[in-house]
Amino acid sequence: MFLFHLICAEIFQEASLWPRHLFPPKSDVRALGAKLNKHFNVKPGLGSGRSNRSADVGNFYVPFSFDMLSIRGAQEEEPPDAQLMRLDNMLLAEGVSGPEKGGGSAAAAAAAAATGGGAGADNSAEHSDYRAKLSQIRQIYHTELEKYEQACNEFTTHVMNLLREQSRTRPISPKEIERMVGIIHRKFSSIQMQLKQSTCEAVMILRSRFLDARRKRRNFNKQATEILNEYFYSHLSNPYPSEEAKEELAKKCSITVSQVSNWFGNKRIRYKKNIGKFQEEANMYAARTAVNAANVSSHGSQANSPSTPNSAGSAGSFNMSNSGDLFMSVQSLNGDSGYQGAQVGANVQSQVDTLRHVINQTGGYSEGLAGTQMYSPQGINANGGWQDAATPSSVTSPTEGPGSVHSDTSN
DNA sequence: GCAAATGATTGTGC
DNA sequence: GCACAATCATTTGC
Repeated sequence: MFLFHLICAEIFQEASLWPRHLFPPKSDVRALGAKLNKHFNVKPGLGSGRSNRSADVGNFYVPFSFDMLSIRGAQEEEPPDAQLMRLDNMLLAEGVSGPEKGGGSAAAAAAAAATGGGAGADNSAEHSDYRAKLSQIRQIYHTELEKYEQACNEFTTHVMNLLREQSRTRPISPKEIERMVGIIHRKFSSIQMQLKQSTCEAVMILRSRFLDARRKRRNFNKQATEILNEYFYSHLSNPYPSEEAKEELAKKCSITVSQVSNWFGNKRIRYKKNIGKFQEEANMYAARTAVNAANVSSHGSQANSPSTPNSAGSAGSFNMSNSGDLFMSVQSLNGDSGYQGAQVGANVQSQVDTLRHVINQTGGYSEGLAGTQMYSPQGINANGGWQDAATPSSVTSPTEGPGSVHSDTSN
């Protein structure tokens, strides 16, 4: 029996010796629980209340609840055969067990879906990386499986020999031999199950790398950033684009609506946290907007009607002029409203002068400038929130017409 | 190599 | 469901 324990200990140890490099850092897989559970139709209610959370399990980092795979849990709830069948099915579906099929159809589909199918070369590069890693897992799995099967056979033979030797000194019934063999096989099959479970975990964690969008983060191109910034700074009093505006921005920037939302979320919070740092950027975009406004004024009579720039109907032209917020920026630059973070240098002051000049050229805007007195600097009120944000539909910018639409109104 | 910038995610509150 | 705040992971600039 000592030998048995020795072998078992060794086998168990080996079972936990999966190469760590196949596993992402713990933090990487934190978010994957829900996604993967969803993928495998695992209901969130399974197991404990925190079953969706990640956890350390022995030497492994398990990114989400493996209630559906858990040997301990499963043995109590359902026969091991069913559990083993599930594991087998999963490994088959992922292309780990069964015939090799170029990374596994399901896995390949997952990789394709995860990479968005957008970037061609990038996609295939990631795809091949995924396949290579999956192949590595597959190889390790088969090697280990073979090793365990061999160990099982060797150990069974060894025990049989021992029993045969013992049969010289005491009578041993065939039933006893059968029982011993059964025990050995059960033990080894549970080890096999652990191996399969570990393999499933490895595959899913590998897959998680492709499902985690953060790993594929790409900075937006300069043009997209410019467009977003232009909108942000020209709507500084209420930088909450409507759904229509978001869609328009997304289209213009070749990004998704949710990316636009993310961008504005990040921008708002980062701007608010460090207004001073963004002041220069704000000035630059204000100046640009002013120039655009001047261009518009020189090309059409609409320059005299500052009541429409922020309306949803003009979403297509948001990157042009927005006089309302521009006024606010100018006012901030002048320090009229005691803007705390604005340390306006001489160059900025000259910009202000230019802006004033430009604005005067657009005609009839001096009233609007006076009208911006109701805004706190840069649109942020004393509570740290955007003044307009709370009551967007009822509060109308002095330069905005009644038709103005903000995202908040859609709520 | 490091710090800053940046896009994405998560948890929380409304 | 949205916004905010905190945080993570990656990219970028030095």
